[in-house]
Amino acid sequence: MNSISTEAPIRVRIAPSPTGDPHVGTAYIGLLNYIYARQRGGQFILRIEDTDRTRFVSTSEEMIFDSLRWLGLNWDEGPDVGGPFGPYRQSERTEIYREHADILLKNGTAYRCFCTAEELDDIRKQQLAAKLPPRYPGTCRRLTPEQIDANIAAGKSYTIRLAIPPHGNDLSSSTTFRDELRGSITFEHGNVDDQVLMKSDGYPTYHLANVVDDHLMQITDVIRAEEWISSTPKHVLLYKAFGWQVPRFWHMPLLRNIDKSKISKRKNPVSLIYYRDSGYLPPAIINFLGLMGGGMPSDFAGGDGVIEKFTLDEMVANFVFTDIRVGGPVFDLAKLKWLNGEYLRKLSPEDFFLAIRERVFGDDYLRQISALMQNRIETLTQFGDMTGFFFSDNVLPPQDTWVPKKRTPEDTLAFAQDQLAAIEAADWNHDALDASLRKLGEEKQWSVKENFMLLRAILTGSTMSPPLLESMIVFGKARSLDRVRRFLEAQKKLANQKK
RNA sequence: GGCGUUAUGGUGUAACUGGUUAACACGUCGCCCUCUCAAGGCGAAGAGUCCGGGUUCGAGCCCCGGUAACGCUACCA
Repeated sequence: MNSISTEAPIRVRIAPSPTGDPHVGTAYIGLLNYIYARQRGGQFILRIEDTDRTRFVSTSEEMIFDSLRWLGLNWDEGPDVGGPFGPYRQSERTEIYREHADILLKNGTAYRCFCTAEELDDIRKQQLAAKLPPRYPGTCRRLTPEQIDANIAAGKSYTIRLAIPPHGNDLSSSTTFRDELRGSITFEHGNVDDQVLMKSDGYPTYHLANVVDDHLMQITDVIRAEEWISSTPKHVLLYKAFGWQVPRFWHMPLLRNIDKSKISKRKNPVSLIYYRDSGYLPPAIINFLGLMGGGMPSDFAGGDGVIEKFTLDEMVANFVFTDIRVGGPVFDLAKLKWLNGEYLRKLSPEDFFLAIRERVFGDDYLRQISALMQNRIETLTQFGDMTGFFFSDNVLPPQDTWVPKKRTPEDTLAFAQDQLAAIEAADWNHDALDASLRKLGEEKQWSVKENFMLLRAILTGSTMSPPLLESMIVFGKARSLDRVRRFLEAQKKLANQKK
C-alpha cells in the first residue's frame, strides 16, 4: 500500500457538520489538529461538511466559526478565510463529487443502485430478524448494462455504491491500514458493506466527499475520532479505486460521559455555546481538553508552577502525539471547573472585572432582562428580586414549589423529562416554544398553568418570575437545557438517597 | 448478532528497553487559617493494575485464553 510521503508539507483538517450547536468533540479534534499543524509548520484547514441537507441547521456554521475562534484555534484555510484549495464548503463542490463518482463508475469500482429506501429497509429487517449482519445484498451490482440503461431511461432514481472487492479489477479479500496510534488494523471484505457514495438527491455521502476532498486538498494526516475506524477500510478502498496515495490516519479516543458511553448532550453539556455562556474561559477549556487522552508530559507545569496547567502554546511546544492513550477519557466537569477557577484567579483584578461585566452583566443581556422587568417593579433596587436566576447557577427549587398540588413527584419528574425533550426539539423562539409546550401539555393532560409553572420553578427556582418563554429566550437555549437536566439529575440522586 | 477498538484508585494521567511498599493532578474526607464561603497550607482514605493461565529469579509492562465497556453495523456524520 502506498502511503503519503513523509516529506510532504503537513496539511491537516477538521471537518465539522453544521447540524446543531458546535460540539466539544469538534473542539477536541480541532485542538489536536491545530497542535499537529503548528508543531510541524503545516497548514490547518477548516472544511464544512454540509452534505446532509436533512440535518442541516442554518445558524450552525457561523456558531462553529465563532466558537473555534473563541477558543483560539485559528485555521489557515476555510470557507470564511478562503485558500488555494476551495471551495471549503462541500455543498459548493457537488460537481466535483459527481465527476469523481463517474470515474469510479467507469473503472468498475462503483455501480448504480436502483433499490428504493423501502426495499432496503425490508431487507435489513429480514436480515436482522434472521440474526444476520445487515448487508446490502448486491442486487444492483449484477445488473447488465442493458438493465441499467433501461432503468435510467425509465427515470428511476439511483444511488452510487462502492463495489467492495473482490470484483473484476481487484480480487483482494481484506484491507489493512495503519493507525498511527494503534498499529495495523485489518478488515475482511466480507465484513465491509457496499457503501453508498452518492445519494439519490445528488449529494455525496461523507465517505466519498471526505476522501475526494482530503486528496484534492492534499491532506497528509487525517486526525479524527475513533468512531471512524470501522469506515476506514472503505476510505482506503476509495483511495485505491482512484489510484491515490493514502494519508496517515490518527484515530483519537472518544470523549465519554461518566458512564463511559460516547459523550452526549443527554448526559453532559456538549455545546461550546453552553461553556461560553456559562462563563468558562477559553484557556481553561483548551487546557482541560489537552488533558484528555494524554500527550503532554504528566508532570508538566506551566508558568505559575501548577501541575497539569498549560497553555495552547505550551502544548504546541511539548505535546507528543504518539503518547496519546487510546482508552476513551471521561469528560469530568469537576476538573474543568477547577482549572477554570485557576485561570479566573490568575486574571488581573481589572481583567476579572471586565470578564464579569462582559459575560454576566453584558449590556445586551442586561438590556433584555430590564425590558422584562420595567413594568414589574416600583423601585430600581427591586430589580434583583425576580432576576436572580439570570445571574446565578445554583437554582434548585424546593419540592413544594415544583410539584403541582394534584400531582405526585414521580409524575412531575416524568413530565419535566418530556418538557426537556419538547424545548430541546423546538426552535428557540416564543411561538415555537409555546406551541411545543402546549402540545405536550395536551398530550399528557397537563394544564397550561401546571405545565408552565413547573418549567418556571425548574428554571428560576421560584414560582414568581418574568414571563417564562421570554426569560428562556434571554437566558439562552444551552443554559436552559442544562438547567433542566441538572434539576432532573439532582432529583434522581435525591430519590436514590431515600432508597 | 457481526466486525473493530480499548481496559491502572471515583475521574484524568505516570511508572525508562519487565526490577524496591504502583506515582501525580482533580474529586472526597479531616485539620489549620478565618465573621461566613472560597482561596491557601498540612494530612488522610482510596487501586495491587478487568479475569484466568503461562514465560521469568521477578510482570501493570511479554505470550495465550476469556470477560466487559465502547464504537461502527443508514441514501447521518
